[in-house]
Amino acid sequence: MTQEIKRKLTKQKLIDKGYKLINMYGYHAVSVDLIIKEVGLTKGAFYYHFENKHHFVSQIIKERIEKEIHSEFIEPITKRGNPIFILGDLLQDKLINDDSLGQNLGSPLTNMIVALSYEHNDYNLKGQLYDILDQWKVALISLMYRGIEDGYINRHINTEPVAEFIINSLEGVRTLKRTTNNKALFYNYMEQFKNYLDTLKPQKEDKRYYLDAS
Amino acid sequence: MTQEIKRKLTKQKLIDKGYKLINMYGYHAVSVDLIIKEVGLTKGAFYYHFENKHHFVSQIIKERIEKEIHSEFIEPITKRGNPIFILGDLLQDKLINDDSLGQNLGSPLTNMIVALSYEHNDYNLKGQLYDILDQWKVALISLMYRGIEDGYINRHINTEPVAEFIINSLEGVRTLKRTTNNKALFYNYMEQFKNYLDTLKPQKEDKRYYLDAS
DNA sequence: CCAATAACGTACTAATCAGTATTTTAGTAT
DNA sequence: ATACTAAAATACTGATTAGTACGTTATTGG
Repeated sequence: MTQEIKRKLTKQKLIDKGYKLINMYGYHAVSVDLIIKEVGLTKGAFYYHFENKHHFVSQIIKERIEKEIHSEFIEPITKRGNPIFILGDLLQDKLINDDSLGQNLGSPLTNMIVALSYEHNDYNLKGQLYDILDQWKVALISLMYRGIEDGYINRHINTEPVAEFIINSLEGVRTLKRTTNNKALFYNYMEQFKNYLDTLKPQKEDKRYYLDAS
Repeated sequence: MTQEIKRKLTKQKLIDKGYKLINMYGYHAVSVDLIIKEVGLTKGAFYYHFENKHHFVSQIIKERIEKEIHSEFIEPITKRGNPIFILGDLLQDKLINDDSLGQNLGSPLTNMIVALSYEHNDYNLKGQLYDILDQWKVALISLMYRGIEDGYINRHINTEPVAEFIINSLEGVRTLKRTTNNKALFYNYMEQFKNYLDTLKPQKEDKRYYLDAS
């Protein structure tokens, strides 16, 4: 039992450190030697837990990036309510209120996509990343449908383009944040993002089916 | 004179091939050896024209990426007219009508930002990339101001956040296009992008200063 | 035509890379 | 305690990396 805990701890330490370094400097710029040096382990440990470097980054995507997208961007929108408020509050929380490190490191998902989407490997890394995007998209589409049902969202919107647009713009601003540490980029984004969300509201003619038109 | 032409041609061949390879696979994944092999030259040629690899990519940014942004996204919006139509037509042209190669390679600018923004070097690569974004932003802001003057754009918009949002969303969708060759991503983006642009139109109350309210 | 030099080609280096073979240590089960 | 095995350390390999030193060729100005 002690052994199993220590094993998982070692593996997790490698994944965590690898994730940090690769997210900052990129997959090809971070060597296995650097990772094990930073963790204080050796090649033996690394290649005991992972078949090779591609398998390692595949695990990083699965254990860190996919779970982060789920906990930070999918789980919080898997509920009922006004999607315009839910999304506005969520991004406010992630971009403005969160002062943790990594605000200038872009989006880990996009970082991986740029580094790995044309990489030859045995682990379908590109497919892994695509699937994460797809799950995110599905969650947003579901949110929109619930919003339509509850009268918060215009019945005539195309949910898929809307979902994609939200993801595109968010991944875009996070990525371009890498060039500057000016937080105004996020503030300005929030302002326009909310303007965009307002385009999803029901038209006045539709709205009166649910609420009184102002 | 003949010598000067050949020299510039050689340098240009290295830059062009390097740009293609680096844009596809990334800066760290593309070696100098690969580039010279693809061009059919040698180390002597490469290091005659460039001090080192960082200087090389610095030249690529200056000679190719910056000029591409100017010719493709800045010059076309440096004119009078309705910004909503100008931008809509421009993106329609770049994302939908253009069937040239490289639609799945993302945005060269973003690709470089992801690969180089945390790279230690003597050429201020990060600053170079930031400046390109800034020039683009300035051009969009100018477009908006002209649009306001001519009554096409709401006087109360904040031009900087609008300009940034346009860049963010466009760079985002181009980057995520790397995960799929489904052109619908661009179609869907166009749809929502136009919806967003419509939020910039004058309010009815403002509009009547210039045109009759419908 | 002839030095001078520009524009490369060739051959190398030291460092680093991913990955492997083997040994050593630590923990487990009986 | 001992046999067994899991987990990690050590020491290595061949390939690749960016970069250099120097030789060769081609072009230029005089």
